[in-house]
Amino acid sequence: MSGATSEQAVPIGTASRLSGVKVPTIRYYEEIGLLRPPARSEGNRRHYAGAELRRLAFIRHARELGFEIEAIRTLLALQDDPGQPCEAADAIARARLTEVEARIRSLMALRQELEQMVASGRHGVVGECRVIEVLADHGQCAHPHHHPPAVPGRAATAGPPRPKGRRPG
Amino acid sequence: MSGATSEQAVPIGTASRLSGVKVPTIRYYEEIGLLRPPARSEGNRRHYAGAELRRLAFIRHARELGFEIEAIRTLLALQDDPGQPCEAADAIARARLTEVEARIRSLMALRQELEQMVASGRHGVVGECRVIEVLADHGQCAHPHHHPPAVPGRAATAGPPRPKGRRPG
DNA sequence: CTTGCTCCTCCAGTCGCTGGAGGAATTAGC
DNA sequence: GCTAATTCCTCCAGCGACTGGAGGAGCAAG
Ligand SMILES: [Zn+2]
Ligand SMILES: [Zn+2]
Ligand SMILES: [Zn+2]
Ligand SMILES: [Zn+2]
Repeated sequence: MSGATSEQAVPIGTASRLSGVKVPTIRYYEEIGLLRPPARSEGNRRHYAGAELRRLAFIRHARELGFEIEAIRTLLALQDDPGQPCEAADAIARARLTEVEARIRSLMALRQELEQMVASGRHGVVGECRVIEVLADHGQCAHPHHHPPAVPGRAATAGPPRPKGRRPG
Repeated sequence: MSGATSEQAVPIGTASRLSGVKVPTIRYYEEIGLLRPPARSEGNRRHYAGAELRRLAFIRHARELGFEIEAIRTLLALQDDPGQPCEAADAIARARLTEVEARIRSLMALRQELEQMVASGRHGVVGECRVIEVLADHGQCAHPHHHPPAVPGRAATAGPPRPKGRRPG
């Protein structure tokens, strides 16, 4: 038996090396239904061939660009159905771009604050340390990297919007 | 009794509004030992006065600048001991600055890729969508936002370094 | 005295993995 | 053929930094 007709199928370790996705992560993607369960060998080992390897590379690439798992799920579903209009895919990418832009702006403000903390030459004792000083008093910050934390007397209606989960890259 | 000698102590909800830190988060900070357990009222409610409120504002500010909990723990310990040299505090801030700079560079590369995906005018059908196309093939990316995912033939020795946990702001 | 708010504790869930335990199967070398 | 090393399997707990719900107690106003 076993005529080796298809593109050669590789075990999970090789798929991991080829894609740059760790072995447990590949299994995790299968578990959450992002990757279809691949064929198994006699000894119950997963074997990945062309299509699945391409899917895995797609996922990896999308993750590197910071797309969430749910977004990738949608993108993969779209990819499987090439006749559909691609509005949804474009919207996902545009939304990600908007997020990235916002994040960059935010980080640039942070960078400036941090630079001013560390760049002010002389430090020596904690009691006179600019780092500690600024952290203790946001008033010393040049830019409002956040809306001020409701100084005594008034109360903000809502907490600051904080993103969930981590983002690669 | 109760001559109201100290700065007026407030319950947790007010502390939350004053600091911008959510109530469960304040309790969480206490649980992990970042905030000292405050005095309690007769009815077992937490009451926060000046020192603790200042500590809370410090934590909030540091979190907004993206310092990790462990770093904040160190910074708070330093703050409590103003005679010590502030090298440790400065090092923490410089390390954070370096991280932020790296992150900005990385996000700017991502931004460029995403811009090229979405900006190429005409999309219509998934089969011809540039978003899907680029995701399926990193070779179409202008810049190597990562070292290439080991194209068939060679294997990378280590997976890509990915940061853990989330970062605000 | 009832209504409605705040507070309490405990605990499970979020996101996207990561890694260990304990065992089976395959491969390499002799 | 036999052993040793490696790879694979499943299951499950843990990470960081919260977030929020359940179920109940306290407390101030109408
Ligand atoms: Zn200093
Ligand atoms: Zn600030
Ligand atoms: Zn498109
Ligand atoms: Zn790419």
